[in-house]
Amino acid sequence: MAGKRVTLKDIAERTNYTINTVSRALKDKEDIALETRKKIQRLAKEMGYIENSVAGSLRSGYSKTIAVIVGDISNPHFGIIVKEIEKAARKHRYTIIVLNTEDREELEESAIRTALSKNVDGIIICPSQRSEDNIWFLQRTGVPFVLIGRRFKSIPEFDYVICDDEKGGYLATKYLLDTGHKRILFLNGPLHISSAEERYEGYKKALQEYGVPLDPQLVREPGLIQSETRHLIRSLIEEGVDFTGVFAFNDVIAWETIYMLQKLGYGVPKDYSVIGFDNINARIFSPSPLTSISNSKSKMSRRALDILLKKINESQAGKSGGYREVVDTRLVVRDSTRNSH
Amino acid sequence: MAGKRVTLKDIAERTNYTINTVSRALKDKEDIALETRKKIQRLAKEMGYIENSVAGSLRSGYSKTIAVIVGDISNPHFGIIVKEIEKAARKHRYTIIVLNTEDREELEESAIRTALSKNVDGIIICPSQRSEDNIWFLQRTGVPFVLIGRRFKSIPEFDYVICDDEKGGYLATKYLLDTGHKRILFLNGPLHISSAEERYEGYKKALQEYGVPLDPQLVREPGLIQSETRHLIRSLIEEGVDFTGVFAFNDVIAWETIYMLQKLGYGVPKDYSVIGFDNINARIFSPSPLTSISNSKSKMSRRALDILLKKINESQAGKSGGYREVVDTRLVVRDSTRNSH
DNA sequence: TTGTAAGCGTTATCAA
DNA sequence: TTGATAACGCTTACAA
Repeated sequence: MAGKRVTLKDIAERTNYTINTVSRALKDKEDIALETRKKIQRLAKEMGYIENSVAGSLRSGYSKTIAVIVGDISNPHFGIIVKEIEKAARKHRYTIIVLNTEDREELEESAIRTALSKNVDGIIICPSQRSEDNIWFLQRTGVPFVLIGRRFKSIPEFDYVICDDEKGGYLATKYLLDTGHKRILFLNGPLHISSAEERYEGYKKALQEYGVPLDPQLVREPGLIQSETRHLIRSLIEEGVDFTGVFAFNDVIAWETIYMLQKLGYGVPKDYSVIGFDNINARIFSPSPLTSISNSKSKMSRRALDILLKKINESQAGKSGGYREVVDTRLVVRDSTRNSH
Repeated sequence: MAGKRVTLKDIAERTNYTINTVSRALKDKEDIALETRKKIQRLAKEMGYIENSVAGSLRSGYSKTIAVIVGDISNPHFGIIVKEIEKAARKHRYTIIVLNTEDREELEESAIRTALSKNVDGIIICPSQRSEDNIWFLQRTGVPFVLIGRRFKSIPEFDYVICDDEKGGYLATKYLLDTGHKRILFLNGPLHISSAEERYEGYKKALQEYGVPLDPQLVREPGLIQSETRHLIRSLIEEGVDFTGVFAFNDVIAWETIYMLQKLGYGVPKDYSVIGFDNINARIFSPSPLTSISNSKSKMSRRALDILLKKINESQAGKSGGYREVVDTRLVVRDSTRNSH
């Protein structure tokens, strides 16, 4: 099949220019005569030339590629983020590599190594936060990166773009309290994740403001990748744990909660009010629309990319860093909650 | 920040071995003394060596990378497929690059070019099918590829893995007919996509079997990327178009349909029965579970990858091709349909 | 078991 | 405006 791939050399031989001239003509450089450029470009097209950017990047030192490293690409939240980053990157003629970590530390490390070994110009990563090690490692390499969605609050070296998780947690809890719920089950993500920890802060703050005591029994962590939400809800109900409101770490967990509550014969919002996080219904119009906390994924994605590109350019010059961005969150009320006053 | 990146040369200098020996030691080749290997590997780790696979692939001719090109990564269907391909690829120590086409022909072409320019060893692509050109172009390059989810039935050169779309369309329609629906709205994808066309065949076949005349008014194409499902449903209802069953091209469209029907005051499945396609509820347990056609995404993904790897290996040898795989579909009944007899 | 030499396809640099 | 040469970091082939 397929003859060997056409290279600059082939074009050079056919045109009697040098490889160098051909290279610059194809890059449309001004210092090559317009006519020469046209001629070479035409022939290149005719011969089916495809740039070998691998070879180019070996020489030039940059690849016009960035890596996007997330926990679970099949979670619509990350799906949307990846799509938005890709779209924004394309405008700047960057390509993205997507790597999945399943929020596992070893896979995260190997994802970072893979990205680096492919000479990416920068990395946008939603860190597993099982430890700081992988990110310190990344930091030491000097390759520009930006955290997205999670941060290390105490480490100023790690630039990030997150949403206002504490406010989100606060707004969700406050809304449930305002609508008459006192026993609010919080199905949180694992606490080593900053977003989980900060949403928890918001949860506690709201409870405190309303003088509702914190019941540790109502704070649970069903897991993000392999969710045990359904089992958890079932056993909570069977054990007769008392709650009427649910605040879930993300919409997927909220959906599962509603799914199981309905399966057990309860109505949402009739018997339980449920709030999610991520506002996926803004993109996917599903039945039984979910009350949720909206974090602008397109804004987060675009900001993360902008910052990354800035860091990439600055790092050629000299210093960089100090980017800390918190995108606003707000409550979007839909049909999974109701006023029980 | 960051000192310059460590290369084989640096390690060679520190150990007084040659670059070549270091290279082979790090690849753990048997022809290097075990002791030497250990010593070099230890030092490499100590010095923070990260392989430059770009340089390696330039020389070796393969990159251990495959490209996955899809229309919309934020659609959970593709999110799941990408995740499954990534997982399977990782086992074979392959990395994936993900590229979005938005089902647009120009973006598809540039996605293919980007993939090729990065020297991927192979491509798994869900073609936009706006024309055959891009795939013929890909074919001519000689780079191994496999279509996933869509096929060109009349072009035997293009290997594919799809699900049994016709059967899926047939099963969905038959089920609606069996449960008493005669007026079945088919919200299809655009007909230039093989899956849409073949599901339509199934739809027609079932109608025919049951002696129900085909009403063109009931066959619509709300669009896949920018879905106009909600507007469409609203206007159909307002125009008083008569139907009681809906078969949607995918679950996202089905969800939107139910969303809008409910918004207009109708019940699902009380007033309308709705069937989707993709069976996303097998992964995401959402409230109001959707009756859907199941196509095993993990099986499709794994088969596509297996075939691709086979083609990659065979293409080094000589011939390859002739892979045509149809994964079975089946009906999964949930709560969005009911027997109206 | 290790070393030497060449080369992958580009781009950078400097000379003409 | 174009050409000659070297170099990017690695792997291959072969020699020692």
